[in-house]
Amino acid sequence: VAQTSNPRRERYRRETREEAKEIALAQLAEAGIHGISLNAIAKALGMSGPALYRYFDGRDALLTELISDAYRDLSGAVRAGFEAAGTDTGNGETFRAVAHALHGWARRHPDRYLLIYGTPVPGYHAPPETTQIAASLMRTVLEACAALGPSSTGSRDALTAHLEGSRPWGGEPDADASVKGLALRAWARLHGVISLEVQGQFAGMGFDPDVLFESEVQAIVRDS
Amino acid sequence: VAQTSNPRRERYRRETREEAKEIALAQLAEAGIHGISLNAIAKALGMSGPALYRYFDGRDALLTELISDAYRDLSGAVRAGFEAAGTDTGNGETFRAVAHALHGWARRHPDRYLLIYGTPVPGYHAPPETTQIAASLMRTVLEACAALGPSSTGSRDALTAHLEGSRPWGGEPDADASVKGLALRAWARLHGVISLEVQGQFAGMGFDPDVLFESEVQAIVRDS
DNA sequence: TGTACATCAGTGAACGCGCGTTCACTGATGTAC
DNA sequence: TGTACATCAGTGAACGCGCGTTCACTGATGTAC
Repeated sequence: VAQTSNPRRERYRRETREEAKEIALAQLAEAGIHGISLNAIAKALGMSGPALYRYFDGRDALLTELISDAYRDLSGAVRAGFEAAGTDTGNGETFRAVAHALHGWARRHPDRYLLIYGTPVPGYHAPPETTQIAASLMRTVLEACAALGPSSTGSRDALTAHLEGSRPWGGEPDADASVKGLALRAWARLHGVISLEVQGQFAGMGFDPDVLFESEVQAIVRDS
Repeated sequence: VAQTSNPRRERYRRETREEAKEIALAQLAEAGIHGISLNAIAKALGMSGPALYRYFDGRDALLTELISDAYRDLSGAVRAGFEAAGTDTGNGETFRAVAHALHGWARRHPDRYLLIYGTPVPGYHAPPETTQIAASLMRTVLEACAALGPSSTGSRDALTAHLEGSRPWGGEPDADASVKGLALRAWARLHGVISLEVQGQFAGMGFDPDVLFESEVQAIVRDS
């Protein structure tokens, strides 16, 4: 993929790449990951297939970029929720803000959420960059859980004991094992609702997923 | 797809169909849903592509059958766990048995679990049969949750109120709204851990998912 | 101001590939008389 | 026991399709002198 130092050309390049990715996301929404096709994107952009190779190294590179973008975007949205939360008055405001940021992002971008947390494509290897984004997202979750205060019921349970001495998750310095346990359980719990909701598994059951999500968030805060 | 009344031929038909499905599942494991190919299956069976049309109406029919089979299998495994559980002594034995049956099945058949609960393929419509299987699985979960006894903390929460008067989930007679709430939350919670585990999202975090799952099961029983 | 050159976005033809699916057929097996 | 017929699993050729990717190229734009 080529480079330019000309500012006008550079800007045009950026815009075209952006537009291509948007079309790719539309294809993702409409036909799944397999529906993302370089040739079809090029046609939608009004250019011929091979022209896209000026902008992306190939299909895999584009896919990788979509995943990284989504992950970074999600992590950023959650972080923003964390930082926008007011001071914690003991009611778990920070955690609630983080949970709702996560949920809100997933609802706004269901396909991109599944790009990150959906069925993995066998044989596809996430770029090393991904690990770092995952860590920074985990860091935010850990901090939000730490803000829930020292846990009451679960502080010395088997999970905490098991996590004692495990490797750091969100970079240094590492969090307490009890906080890690709390974060892990909270993450899985939130993901459980979000995943089922985003995949449409609640269809036809006649209830509002928001109520379920809110109920889970409250339970997590209460149980901490 | 043809029919026969000859018992020898019928048996051979059944075996070939079974073998074809096994190959399809191997392809699913190795290359994802898109990796399932009629031609490749036929070749693996030692026959030519079109020959498979004697056994399946086409690729979509095969896929549908794989999904139905998996769903039925999972539902059966969970039901078996339910029925194998001893009498409940107030420690949630029945629920624990159901939870572990679900988890065990998912671990044994990760790809098939994702066939049911993974990223949906846009445009693909599940057969009507699926609804019924989902209902019977839900019925087992509802019964397992009913066995947890009247809920303490969550009996009159917002979720229960919201579910009051919603349509029946597991056939008639319908369960209590509080039991439905319990079941919904338990389901989402178990799925959260299983889904992350099966998709490999815990890779590199250096802990045993079983411990997390067990911790969640205990928490569900405790909180009920 | 004008000319020579470099950059690089985009084209069009071509490649090999595997896919699902159809069609007319062959040939073995089983059945009825 | 032998012959005529029906069933049906499997074949091979062919269809149209869209895919990712390569290659040599054209032609517009920008730059250096």
